[in-house]
Amino acid sequence: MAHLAWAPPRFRPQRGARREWEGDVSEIGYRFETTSGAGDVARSFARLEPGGESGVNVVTAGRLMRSRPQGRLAFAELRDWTGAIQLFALAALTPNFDEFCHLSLGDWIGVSGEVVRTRRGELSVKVASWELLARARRGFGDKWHGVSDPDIRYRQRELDLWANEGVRDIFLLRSKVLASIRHRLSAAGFVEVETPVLHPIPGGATARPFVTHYNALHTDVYLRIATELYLKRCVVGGIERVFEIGRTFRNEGLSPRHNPEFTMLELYQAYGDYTDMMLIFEDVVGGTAEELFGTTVIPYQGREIDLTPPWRRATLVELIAEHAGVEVDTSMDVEDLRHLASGLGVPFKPWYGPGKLILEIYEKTTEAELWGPVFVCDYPQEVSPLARAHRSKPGYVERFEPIIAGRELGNAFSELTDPDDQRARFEEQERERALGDEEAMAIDWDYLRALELGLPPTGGLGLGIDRLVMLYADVANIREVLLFPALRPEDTSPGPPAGSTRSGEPDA
RNA sequence: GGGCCGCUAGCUCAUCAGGUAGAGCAGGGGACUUUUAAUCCCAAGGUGCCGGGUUCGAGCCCCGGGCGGCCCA
Repeated sequence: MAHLAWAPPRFRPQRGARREWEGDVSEIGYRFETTSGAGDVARSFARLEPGGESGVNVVTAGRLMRSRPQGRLAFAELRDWTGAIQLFALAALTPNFDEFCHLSLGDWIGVSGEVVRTRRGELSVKVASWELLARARRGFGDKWHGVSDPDIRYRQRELDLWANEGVRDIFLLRSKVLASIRHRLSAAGFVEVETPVLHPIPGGATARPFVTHYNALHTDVYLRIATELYLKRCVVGGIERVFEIGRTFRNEGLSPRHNPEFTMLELYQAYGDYTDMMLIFEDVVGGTAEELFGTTVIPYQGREIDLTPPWRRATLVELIAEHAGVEVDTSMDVEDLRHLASGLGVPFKPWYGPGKLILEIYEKTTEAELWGPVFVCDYPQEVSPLARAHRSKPGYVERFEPIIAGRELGNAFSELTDPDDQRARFEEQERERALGDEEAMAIDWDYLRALELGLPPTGGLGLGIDRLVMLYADVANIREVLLFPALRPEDTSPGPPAGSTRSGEPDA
């Protein structure tokens, strides 16, 4: 249901109205100092026996997520980022006991009291004092089912984070994944940099960009579709091992696997080639799994993925032969390849050359079948305008994509370093653009000028962080790993949030 | 972009050959001295996503639109 976020103009103040706090809102303090997190308390007193009193006083805070007032006693659950702890209040001990019993689920409070364990064995803070830190004027969904409507979950993630078990764990995991990758790369001598998000020419990938306008320069600029070209310019500049973890934007549709803005790691290593990039994938993906889960074998959607290095290496044409049962090669006649594609039910556009046809055949027949992990190596040169020609296979480049669970996790190659060759590739792209390929690249003269200054042999890779987190978190939808995924606007004339009306609102 | 499905109280869900909507939880009032989705009593809460149409009568049938989900491109 889509319309609860913005209830007015027909908002009825009585609906869902809650008891107002007896005191004045101005009584809510400006800060509250705690001694422990709620979950930390629960963990550090795990050994206290039922009915036991620890003699230790703690101060903690969080949201009241359950409440069981029971006459002259009351039990409640206080939750914060670290976990949850039961609160145990007594009319005889707890000040403002009636008000405590009338707190609503979701209210923020700070409490202090002794850590005890109740007769029934629940570790608790016996509330000796407490104060209201914020009122929750809106509900938190069903106590048992939470909020399951994906529309509400994604639009009001702040609610989802409280109402649904496991959601915050995914984002905690995401944070740990990023930290692990950073320290791994740092340990290997890589320097993290930040390159421009606004590009005069969108480059480094084949994708349609978002366009925006730079008022001061009276010119349109593009949100980056890759960080690649700037990062290689960093290598030209002598930052021999460089990486960036950054948001990238591609102007394409939404799907369970695509969000228009996503996070990508790109990395470049001077003096290396694509085989070095394979080692980095194995280290980053396998090593991070080992660090987070203590194992390189992880479950995914009911199956297992074994991330233990080394991963299988196979060429694109080998895998097509395995899965589609056809032999293809970039030296084949276009007509023959079109025939093969048609026979396999693979659609194609008239401007596709042999390389693009082979790639399409691979993507439609083979990629989804690869559980992996497997490095799919040696792509047709035609579809890889930034990769260096294969040292021994004409028509191919030294490029691979690591495939896990039927999806590409990234992309890597021995970088094209020769400015003349690069210029020729760009010009080829321009021809394809003229033929109707809206994703084809434009010539980037700044980049060519950089190459003329000299780029040593370099290996580079890109890795989709969102997809990696999806693997680790065992979720199938990219929205589960994005705090605020892209959604269509739900209302063209938004009113104020319900309940946000000011002092005049008769709320009880 | 195409196909299928969904949208009913704040949340999770019911209801029916088309006859004017109901429960649990949350929220309000009350009872209760060791609870664990506490329990019990009372009262309140609805533009049935939006807009048209058919009909004596539409939440339900038809058309258009919106948002979401899944699949395909």
